[in-house]
Amino acid sequence: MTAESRDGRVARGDRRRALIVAAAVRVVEREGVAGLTHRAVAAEAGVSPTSTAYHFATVDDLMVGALRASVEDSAGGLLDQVRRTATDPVRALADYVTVHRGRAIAEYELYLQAARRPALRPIARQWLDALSEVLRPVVPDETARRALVATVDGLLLQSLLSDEPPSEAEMRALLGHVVRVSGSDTGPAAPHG
Amino acid sequence: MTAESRDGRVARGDRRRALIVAAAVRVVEREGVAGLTHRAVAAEAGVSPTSTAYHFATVDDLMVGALRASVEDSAGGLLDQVRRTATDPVRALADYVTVHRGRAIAEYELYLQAARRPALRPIARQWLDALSEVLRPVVPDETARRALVATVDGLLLQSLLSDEPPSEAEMRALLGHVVRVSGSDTGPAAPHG
DNA sequence: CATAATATGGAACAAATGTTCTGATTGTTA
DNA sequence: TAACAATCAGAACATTTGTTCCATATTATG
Repeated sequence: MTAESRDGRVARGDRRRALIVAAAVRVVEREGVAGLTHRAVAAEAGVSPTSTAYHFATVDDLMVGALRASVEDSAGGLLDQVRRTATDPVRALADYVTVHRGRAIAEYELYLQAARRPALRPIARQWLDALSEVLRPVVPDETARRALVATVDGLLLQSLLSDEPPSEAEMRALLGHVVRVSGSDTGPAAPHG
Repeated sequence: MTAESRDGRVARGDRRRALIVAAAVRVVEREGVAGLTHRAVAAEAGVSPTSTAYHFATVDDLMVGALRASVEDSAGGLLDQVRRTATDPVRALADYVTVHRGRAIAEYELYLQAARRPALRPIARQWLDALSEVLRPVVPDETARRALVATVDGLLLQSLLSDEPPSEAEMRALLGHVVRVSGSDTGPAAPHG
């Protein structure tokens, strides 16, 4: 859609929108969702509040844009990494919350807003689906994987609610445990952990 | 501490504090954390904003009080129910998010604020510990239980992020799965699923 | 009763916010 | 060039918020 610029004006608008969304994510990363205001985003993007209001009429719209960009970016990146480089999904997830902790917190804060804002729910579901896809290689069974997704979601959540996040080793250990027992329930156990 | 009232004035103050905290929880239940303001709580409690500001100097303090009350109430109630009436913990948890959905959402919203407010983290941990206690009967192994707690936390979270929460049956099915496989990993498998 | 401490209400203030109005600027099309 | 649409900036407005100040009421203590 935004790839070809039929109109130079809308092309510039598209660039602005992207600029604003990226700034919005950074604002959330720095100040939390409570700090996500037209003015803060405008300042972060080096743009006037009128411009953010023009492209995102309400603050809620701004939030939708930020969450969508975050999910597409992170979930997409995760999927790519696992698929293309054949990385262990568990390790990729553990990395996700440890090395990119700041962004992970921001994304999860946005993600959680879906509890009150129905507009965000489809995107939240998108995240869960992507997570499920990432984990498919290690747990093929549908029910087991749904449970595992919940576990991962819970661990990610808890890692944001603790003074110090669980170490990558701890994370891998817990996830590994679930994968092992869950996998062994749905078919022949994997030869070795 | 607040049981005996050495001083009639502080006794009245204690009652007020309790009144305010209860009102704060109701406000979060109705409007979300974003609506948790001195004025809203004061109005809900039938009290002047000065009074709420007197007992809870900042809005953050108000949040701490609300979360603490919620956790003590819910986690305590859950523990009591399981211990005293020997209810199946899994069923008790499934009930918790289905029949008391409104309150559960409010509590989780407060709970999630710990991501940005360190003052809330000890209370968040208290919730996790209580959850672990509730689940001890079904999963005695430490590591397995820690993983299960994450699963429960994830499921509760997801149930708040969906347009329609998972049915109690679905919830029980998923949790049951994890308990089964997790339990069978730590000792002799249960005779039958 | 007098004095002090605690608790409370009413009013008020500065700061921040969402949003809109008014034009100006940039790009398109005829 | 002229007419038009999309995009933007500056200023402004009403609203809401946290918090404080001042006076008053309630309770305790001497």
